[in-house]
Amino acid sequence: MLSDNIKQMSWLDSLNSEQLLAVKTTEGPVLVLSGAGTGKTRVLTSRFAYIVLTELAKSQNVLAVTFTKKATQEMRDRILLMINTKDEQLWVGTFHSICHRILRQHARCIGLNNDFAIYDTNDQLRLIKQIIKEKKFDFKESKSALEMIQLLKDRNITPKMYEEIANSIEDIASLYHSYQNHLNILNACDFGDLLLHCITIFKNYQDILNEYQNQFQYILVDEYQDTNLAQNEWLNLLASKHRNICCVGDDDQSIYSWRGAEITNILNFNKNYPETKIVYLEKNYRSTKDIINVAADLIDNNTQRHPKRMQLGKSTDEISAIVDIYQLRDESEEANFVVNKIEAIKKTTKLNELAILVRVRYQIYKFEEKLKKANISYKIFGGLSFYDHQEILDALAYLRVVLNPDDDRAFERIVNVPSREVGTVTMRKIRTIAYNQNISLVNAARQLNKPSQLKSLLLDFDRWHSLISIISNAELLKKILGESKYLAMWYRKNSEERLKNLKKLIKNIDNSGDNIKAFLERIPPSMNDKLHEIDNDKEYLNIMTLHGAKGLEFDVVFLPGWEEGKVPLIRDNNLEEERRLAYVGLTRARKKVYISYSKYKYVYNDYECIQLSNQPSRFIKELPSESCRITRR
DNA sequence: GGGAGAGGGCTTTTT
DNA sequence: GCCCTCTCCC
Repeated sequence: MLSDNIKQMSWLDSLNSEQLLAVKTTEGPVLVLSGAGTGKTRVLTSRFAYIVLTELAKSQNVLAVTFTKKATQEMRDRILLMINTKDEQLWVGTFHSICHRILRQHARCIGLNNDFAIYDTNDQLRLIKQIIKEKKFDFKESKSALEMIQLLKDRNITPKMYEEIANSIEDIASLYHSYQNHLNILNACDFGDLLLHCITIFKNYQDILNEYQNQFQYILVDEYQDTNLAQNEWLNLLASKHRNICCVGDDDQSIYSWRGAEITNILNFNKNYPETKIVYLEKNYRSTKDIINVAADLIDNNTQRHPKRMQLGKSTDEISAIVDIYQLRDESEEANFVVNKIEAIKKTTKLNELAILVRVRYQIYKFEEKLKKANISYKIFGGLSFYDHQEILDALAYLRVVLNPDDDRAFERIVNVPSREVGTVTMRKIRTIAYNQNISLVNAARQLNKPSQLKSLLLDFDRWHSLISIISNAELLKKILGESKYLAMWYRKNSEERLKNLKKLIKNIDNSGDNIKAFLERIPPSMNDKLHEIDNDKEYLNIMTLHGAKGLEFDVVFLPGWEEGKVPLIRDNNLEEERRLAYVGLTRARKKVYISYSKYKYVYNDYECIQLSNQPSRFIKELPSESCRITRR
């Protein structure tokens, strides 16, 4: 059995010696410092599979934690392939989902019922506003009040603890206190609570802590540099028995301090666990020589880091291109320059392999304008989670099915929303007909006589379809949502928030000026609903923030706006984190980087438009001259 | 009081 | 570009 398993591990052969060391050093605390493009994910999944296949532990005795659902999904899929099972019970998940799973078992320990609700940001904000009003607190900014409470939770500080360390008459302490009371009364918790409650249970119930400590003989942590104090405490509690904790991360890519991430977790890990073995993954298999050289020199200016240096991992016969830095007149010229370059490059490289990475979201606007003019399709990532909402996805599904009756996925989504007596039995019938005759679900449904509500929905589809481009898009959507009784469903449920969002969607569609098809295509991809898979064959230029680009890679990367004040963004003076952000941007590129900045900016005062000079980013001076070239226009 | 429209200000985002 | 706030009008 064991020898069979070892044969299965042929993927070990493809790892380099450092990666192999990171995989095979299973006992005791291990810190894997994994630079950009050094095969971090491979090490993590290989290590999980190695532990299971060498029978050091059963798969349910290994815990792997990540930050995003996407990372979890990727990791889980790869691990399942490697250990060749379909075990759905793996303990691979986000910090929040694992805590959630634990909390559902033991909610009563902290005074919640097992069916407690989880508040999202909207719910939180609504509650905060309500409390501020109720208690007549003097907070203008409910949002920043919520952010402060969240940061306290990230630091593992309960209302009680905060009242002790802060001035007790301080309003935020009092607000935090009543916010938490309200949550408890509502049988609810927020995202931060998932962790805090879990920690509280671990601390107050030794038997429960023991149970999980015994279960998780091996712990793997992804993106360790992004953990906050609460997450670190949670990990320490779980790992303190077996001490087989392996944290993988890159201190040079720690860019989420404003979200509570503590770079000191990764910097001090080996001090907290003195027996730690550190493995350095420094061979970068992503980028060319010059890009690596530029990025490594830049990040070397930081003082708060584990000393190390990223190295070229690829064979050297690959042609390396210098990092090009361009000075343009102003923002508009800069956007023109980037778009012109893209037009030239797209003749030889797929648009999907190009990316514009900005520091702040409003930089995107200038590029959009020029890209539209040049007729280059682009996709803006991240930002709004608006399109993740259930009601928005439903509404869009209605639009999709009306536009294109063959859209089976959209049809499945809304055929019984609101309820039209189309349950699993009817759907099974429809699917069978569709499958046998190789037709779409809508066409299959037409062959049924019952239920009558379905029949009338199908007639509605036809009627709405005939109205496309006769009435405005907004009118059409309004009509569809009204006549399908979809709006009525939410009215009945008294869901103001959802109705508000639907209104916003109608407004968006109204302002877009697109035809419906174009509108639907412009909708950003979503993790809940894999809309982007539909257009997988279509080519888009990628546009996103530097934060949003972490973990991704492209052939060619544009880094605009490298001016003092923007890159680095001057606000709370966290210069080293800004440098890390620039480093993240540079290391996204496989083949070529274009940095650009503008010489002038325009500022409006009450009467006129004033021209001011920009200073080029101080980071540009920190780049090695042998690997880059500055061009002034 | 609330809905609509205009204008100013703007980190960064996941669960 | 978007969001929030302010104002105006019903």
